[in-house]
Amino acid sequence: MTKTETRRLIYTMHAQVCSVLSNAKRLEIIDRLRSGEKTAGDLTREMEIPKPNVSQQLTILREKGVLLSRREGQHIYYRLSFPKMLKAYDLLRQVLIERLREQGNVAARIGGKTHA
Amino acid sequence: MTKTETRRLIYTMHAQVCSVLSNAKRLEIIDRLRSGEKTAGDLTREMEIPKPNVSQQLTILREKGVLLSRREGQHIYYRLSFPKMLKAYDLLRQVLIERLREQGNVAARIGGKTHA
DNA sequence: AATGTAGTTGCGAAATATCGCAACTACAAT
DNA sequence: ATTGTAGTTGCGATATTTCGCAACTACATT
Repeated sequence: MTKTETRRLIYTMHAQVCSVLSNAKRLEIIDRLRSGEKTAGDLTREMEIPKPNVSQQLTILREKGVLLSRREGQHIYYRLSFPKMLKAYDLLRQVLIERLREQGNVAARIGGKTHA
Repeated sequence: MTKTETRRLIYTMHAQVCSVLSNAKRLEIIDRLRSGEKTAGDLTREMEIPKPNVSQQLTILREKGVLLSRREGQHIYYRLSFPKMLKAYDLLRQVLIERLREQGNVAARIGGKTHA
């Protein structure tokens, strides 16, 4: 493997890590798990989207190491696992807020929760 | 607009911010601009990819507020503008590094169900 | 005006991501 | 074994992203 190929591979893997945060439903799941572990059913009810979709996103989040899961009888509980990922989440939300604020958009105020 | 719609809109915008970092070439451009401003031509030569592609990525990065540009004669110089975006970049790279470190034995985990 | 260099834009094909739906597995209780 | 609840998986249609290429604009020099 050439030096250029290696460099590209690293950036590609880096991009794959970042892409975990580039989906609205995954972001919402991460947000809802801040308060503690939840099951796929809990999230399905809260988010009001089809269960298979929740399950698909949970699978991605677990594979990427963002979530951990533990089974207890019929239920599988998911929880956050990667503090740095959450810090990145919060930083990127701050970027959004700042961008909205710059644009004079009112919606910026809704975005609390970012550990001011 | 309902409460649910607003919530979804915020997460969607948040995801759009994150998606800036989910492309290998954009990440490489960001990295190469740490050392100071550069032109599209500089980046084209360094990265060895077609000039239009570099230009397209630069446009996305500038529109998303990650880069600023300034014209000087024939040349347009690009530079980093958003410190928080760069912090998020670095955090996510650390996540990658930690993940790679954890899996010295990648092959062992592949195919193994978490809840057998 | 003509030429050259720097950079951008538009288009379309290929690759990738999203998500609904049906069918499936896993565990528990009857 | 059957039923019920929790959760996952596979498939396919749609939407989005990526990226090469040709054509274009912008500035400078001759």
